[in-house]
Formats: sequence, C-alpha cells, structure tokens
Amino acid sequence: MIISINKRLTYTDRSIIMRAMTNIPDTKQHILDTAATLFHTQSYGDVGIATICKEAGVSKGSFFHFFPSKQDLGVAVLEQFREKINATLVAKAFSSQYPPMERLLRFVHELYQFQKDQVDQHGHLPGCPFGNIVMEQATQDDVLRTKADGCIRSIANHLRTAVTDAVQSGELPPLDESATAEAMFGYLEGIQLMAKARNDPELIRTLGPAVTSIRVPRPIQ
Amino acid sequence: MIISINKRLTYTDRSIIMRAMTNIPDTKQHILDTAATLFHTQSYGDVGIATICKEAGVSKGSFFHFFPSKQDLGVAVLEQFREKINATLVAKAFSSQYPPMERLLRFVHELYQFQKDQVDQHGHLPGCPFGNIVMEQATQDDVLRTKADGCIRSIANHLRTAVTDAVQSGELPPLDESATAEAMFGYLEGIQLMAKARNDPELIRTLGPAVTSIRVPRPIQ
DNA sequence: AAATGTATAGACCGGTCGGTATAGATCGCG
DNA sequence: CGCGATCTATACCGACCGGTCTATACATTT
Repeated sequence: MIISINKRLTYTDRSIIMRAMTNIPDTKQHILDTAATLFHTQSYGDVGIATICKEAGVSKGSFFHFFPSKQDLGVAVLEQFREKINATLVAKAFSSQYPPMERLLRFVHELYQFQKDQVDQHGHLPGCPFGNIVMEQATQDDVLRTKADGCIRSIANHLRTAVTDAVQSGELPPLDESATAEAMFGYLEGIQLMAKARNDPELIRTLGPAVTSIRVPRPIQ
Repeated sequence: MIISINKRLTYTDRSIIMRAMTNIPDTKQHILDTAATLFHTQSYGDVGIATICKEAGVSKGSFFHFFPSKQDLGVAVLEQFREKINATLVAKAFSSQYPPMERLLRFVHELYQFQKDQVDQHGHLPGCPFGNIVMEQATQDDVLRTKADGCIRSIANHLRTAVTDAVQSGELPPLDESATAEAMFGYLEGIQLMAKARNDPELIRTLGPAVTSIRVPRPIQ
C-alpha cells in the first residue's frame, strides 16, 4: 500500500499509518488496553479518566464516545482480562496433554512468571486483576463486583476440569470436586495477595505448588 | 464523682460526662474508630477526610490536629485492626487449651462469624481489612503496604505456632512449618476474597475447614 | 493574671474527579 | 456534491479531594 505524502493526511490515513507503524489498533481498543494496564499496575479508583486519555493520547470526547462511563470501561477491562488470561496463562497450563495435577503446577508457574514480569517492568507486583477489583470495589459497585465474580468463576472452571480429571485418573482421592477447585483458586488468589503485600513474586513460587495439597471432602449424607 | 451543675461546664467536665454517657472515648480514638469502620465497610480510597469528620461529628481542624495526614490515619487504623483482631478472633481461636488443628477450625469459624455479622449489619461482606488495603494501595503507597504486611505477619505468626504444635503432637506430619502457616493464612485471605466477590459468607464456612489440608513440604537438601 | 499549650471550628486553597456541551472534522453513502 | 453518522477536541460544570490557615475557646503552668 502506498500513501502519498503530498496530500494532507486524513484521519483514515493516519489511522492506517499508526496501525502499520505501532500495531495500535483502533481507538477504542487502544483506550481499553491503556486502561487495563493502568488499572492493573495502579488501581481502579486512583486512575482517573483524564489520566487514561492522556496516556492513550486520546481526547475526553473520544473516550466518552466509546465508553458511556468509567464503570462501563471497568467492566470492559475485566472482560478483556478474562479473555486474555484464558487465552494465555490458562490455555498454556490447562492443556489436556498434561496429567491433571501437573496442570495445576504449570498454572502456578504461569502465575509466577506473569507477576514476576510485572515486577520487572513496573517495580510493583500488581496481583490478580479480578482480586484487586473485588477488594477495592465490591462493597461500592455491585456491577463491577458481579462482573469480577463472573471472571473468577470462568477461570476457576478450568481448575474444576483438572480436579475432575484428577479424581477420575486416581491422582486425587474422591472429594467435592467443585468445592476443591474453588478452594484451590481461592488459595492462588490468597498467595498472590500475600506476594503483593511483600512485593515479592518468590512467594508464589515457594507456596504455590502446595495448591495440590488442598482437599475439600464430599459432604457427608 | 460529682460535677456541680451550677458552674459553667468546662471542656474537661463535658468530656467526662460524654465518656460516662455515651461510652465515646476521646476525640482521637473516636476518629480512629469511625475511620476504621468506614475504611473497612467501604474502602480507603473512596472515603474522604470530610466524610470521616462528618460521621464522627468532628471538625477538620480537630482531625488534622490528631493526624498529620490521611496516610498516618491509615497506618493507625491498620494497627488498631491488628490489635483488635489479635485480642478477639485470634485470642478466642488460638488458645493452647485446644488441640492445634482445632484452633485452625475455630479461627475459620471466627472469621465466618465476623464476616457474617458485617453482612447482616452493612449488607456487604467487607473482607479482610489488611487484604483490602494491600489490594487497593500496595502499588501506590509503600508505607501502607509495609504496615499491612506487618499486620499480616503478626496474625500469621499465631498460625505458625499452631502448626508447630501440630507437628510436635503428631497431628501433622513433618513439614515446612513457617511456609505451611503462610500458605494457610494465604488460603484464608483467598476465600475471604472469594466470599467478598460473591457477597456470601457461606463460602467461608464451606471452604474454610480445608485449611487443615494444606501442606508445604520441607525443602529437600 | 499572664503566658503557653492544646483542642476545636470552619472558611478557604489549588487541584482533580466523573461527566457534559458544543463545535468541528471526517466518514460512508446516495 | 451533499447529508447524516461517526469521531475528535476542548472548554466547562458542580462536587469533592487532601490539606492549610486563622481565629477562638479552654486548660495548664507560672
């Protein structure tokens, strides 16, 4: 494709050039990505719309054209995190080619790498994007709370599959599979929280593997 | 004690009467208690100083007379939570009169009751005061992060004693006692987080007891 | 009684918050 | 070309933010 440099560039031209040069997709997606990073590395409450706009190089008019409110942006950011985490960390770890319990250990390793990379990049361990929103906004904003809860359930569901497979293969004794998967996910949230409190990803590496020791027995009849 | 009602009441007189009549201690403590409730039931970031003053029936001048900044107040609130939780939930559960592992189950029950009472009172499950601050402020404010981390370690230390006792008594096999205690505490943080995400304290009751299944093996030499 | 320290009250500060209004630029489409 | 839809830019809004300042009331010390 050739774009003449003699004519005055239209928005479309600039958009095409931007996309080709910087891999920045359309404005809405760019706002979304910028907000996701800022919300995760700082926090939802402490990052204002003006900051997001400045960081994304976008005007407030554009922002409110695509997102009717900050809350809508927050929900969209959560949904994008869910998709991205399911497509990367979860997909890598929960492949059925690995024995069920090994999947859990691989997931722990993915979490460790993820948080460690963030520390190396930003100097702070950001923790879980969903856990952060829950702790910060659950008592204030029911929409965000419900959305974050949905994201948590979505990811925890992959754990449940692994637990079910492990029981079937005999790697785990009979137990309450759903509850055990939830307990395991809770454990991973908790050690990410403690790692964030210390700003030290090593805690995930040392304590993470113990996720395989968690067992919630079947309710007695 | 008798206070004459004929003379004009001094501040000290009124203070004495107030304390006797309303059980409200001195102003600083009252601000602290009000802020603790607001921070816990809402969040640190979303509760302003003006709100705290109004709720406590205190002027801004008084506030800044006792607390040089919101951050200092935050640290004081965390410290008070640490003392209060150690004096109540922890003290009730971790009495050496109970077998070590029973202490853990009792602590879970205390956590359940605590969060359930909050739900009944305020309609929302507030979660752990330290975990909330960590998730919200750890990447922004190193002072608050460090203080919250200290509070977490302080409480986790009681878990470690129980784990050590359990290993000694044979209730638990040999394992990394400190790491296991940390893992257990992380687990409890995690299920409180998930309970907050669902606004449902029952999750603590059903998943909590599995804390006794967590084991971090001793590092191989 | 004077002086000093402690506590309280509230107006006030610059800055930021989420969100709106309006005008203009650019788009696809007829 | 012209028209309506889409998108961008920015000034602006009232509310609130953490924090300062000044004035005053009272207690304590001398």
